[in-house]
Amino acid sequence: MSSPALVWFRQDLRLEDNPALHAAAGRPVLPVFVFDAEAAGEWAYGGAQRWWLDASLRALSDRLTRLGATLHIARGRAEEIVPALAAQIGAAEVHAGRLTEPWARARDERTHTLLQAEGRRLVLHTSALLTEPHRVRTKEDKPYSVYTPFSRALFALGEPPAPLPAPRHLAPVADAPAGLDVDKLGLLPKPPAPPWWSGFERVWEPGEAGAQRRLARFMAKAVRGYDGARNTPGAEDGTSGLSPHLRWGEVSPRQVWHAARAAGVEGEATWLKEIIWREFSHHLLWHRPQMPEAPLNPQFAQFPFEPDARLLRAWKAGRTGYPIVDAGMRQLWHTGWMHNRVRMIVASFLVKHLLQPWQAGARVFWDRLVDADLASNSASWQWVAGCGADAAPYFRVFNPVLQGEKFDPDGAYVGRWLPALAHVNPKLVHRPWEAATPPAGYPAPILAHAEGRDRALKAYAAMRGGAEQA
DNA sequence: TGAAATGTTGGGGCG
DNA sequence: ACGCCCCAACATTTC
Repeated sequence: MSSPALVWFRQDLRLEDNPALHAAAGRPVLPVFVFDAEAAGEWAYGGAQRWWLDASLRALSDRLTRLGATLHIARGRAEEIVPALAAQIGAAEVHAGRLTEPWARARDERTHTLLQAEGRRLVLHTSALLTEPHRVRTKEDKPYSVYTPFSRALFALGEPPAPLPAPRHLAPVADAPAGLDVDKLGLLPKPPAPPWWSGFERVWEPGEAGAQRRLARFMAKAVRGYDGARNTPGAEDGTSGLSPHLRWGEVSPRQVWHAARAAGVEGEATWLKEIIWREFSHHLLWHRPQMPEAPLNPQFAQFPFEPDARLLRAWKAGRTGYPIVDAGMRQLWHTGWMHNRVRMIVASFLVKHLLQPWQAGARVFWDRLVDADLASNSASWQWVAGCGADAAPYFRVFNPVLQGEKFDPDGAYVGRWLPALAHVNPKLVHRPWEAATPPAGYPAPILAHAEGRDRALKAYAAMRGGAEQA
């Protein structure tokens, strides 16, 4: 019998197209998951992520059991636990998918060093991305900082490899050490009654089977009209709903790429562009590890934000008085997810109208999104704030009323999340303060749009003036 | 993956 | 018939 292998699951919670698992299969396998909140520091799992992880680990554990192996679950410092387990079972290799988070890269290096000291090694596979961030370079051998040439370079690499099949059987490690039960991880805090995540399970089915069902449903019908429908938050099935499944690696970008190719319809190209935005974000995080904290455009370090706990609280609670903003924040709270068009609108409102630092918004999303991913979240907030790579020009200030009227013309979206507006005349639902009798129970605008826009543009001008003098 | 201000054009009402 | 004004529709510029 060949020597056993340890497969370290981190953010690739699937059996299909899992290169780490594929490499280890054929030998006795110990699958391991370590809940390591310490290594991530302030970017440890947010609340909604913990809800998802709890359910996804149960699904993964079930699938592995059916194939013959038992998922070993542990809690603590992974860089110590993983090498210790490898030593205990006599594994020469630890296989895992490569991660792009700066803290995870540092931890992988330390883990590899510890393993090496005992003649073992950590083998990292291309698993969560179509290609490794360091494999795509400009002609001048530099990382990309603009989306379009990056996507061209990615296409120039040709079709990604076909997905790998799941192992049909896994040989367990003899005398495998027992791990914890998922319940013992205590991923979900003691619930308030009713818990804030009580609506999540009506919307989501974490785990690989749920991911496959979503993908199949999207390919069967929605991808066809994706080009137009993706911007209509009030419609069901306008988007794929795959973001949390991709974030947790319950489905791989290679799988969705090939599924879209097979569909061969109009919306396919638009949707693949979104997948490539995800790749681009990881590319940026890999090459600019400070991205979660600091603006990529250094000029924006001088931006005169005006941190204000009251304004931030109103935005978080969905009480700004702008229906499209408030509905988005309610959808986020109740489902752990927000439509992408609405994410742009609420982010623009926080950063520009309310002059709150984008980092504050990114933290809120981090805690509340089930699909929160450090690369995509940081890159997208910087994009909206105008300080990111290939970012929207700062002066592109969304008008929350016009955006609402354009993308939610009948008010279906805002009515669903804001009961107070459910029966307001669609002509006025995005500007309820103009109604003869404004709806009871809905706040007046926290500030006038024109005033907020003006102030944002002045702040931008002040930053640029200050930078020129410097 | 904007919005608002400003500029231009052309049709129609009207004296 | 003509000039004038109004203004919608579109284009351009600016933030």
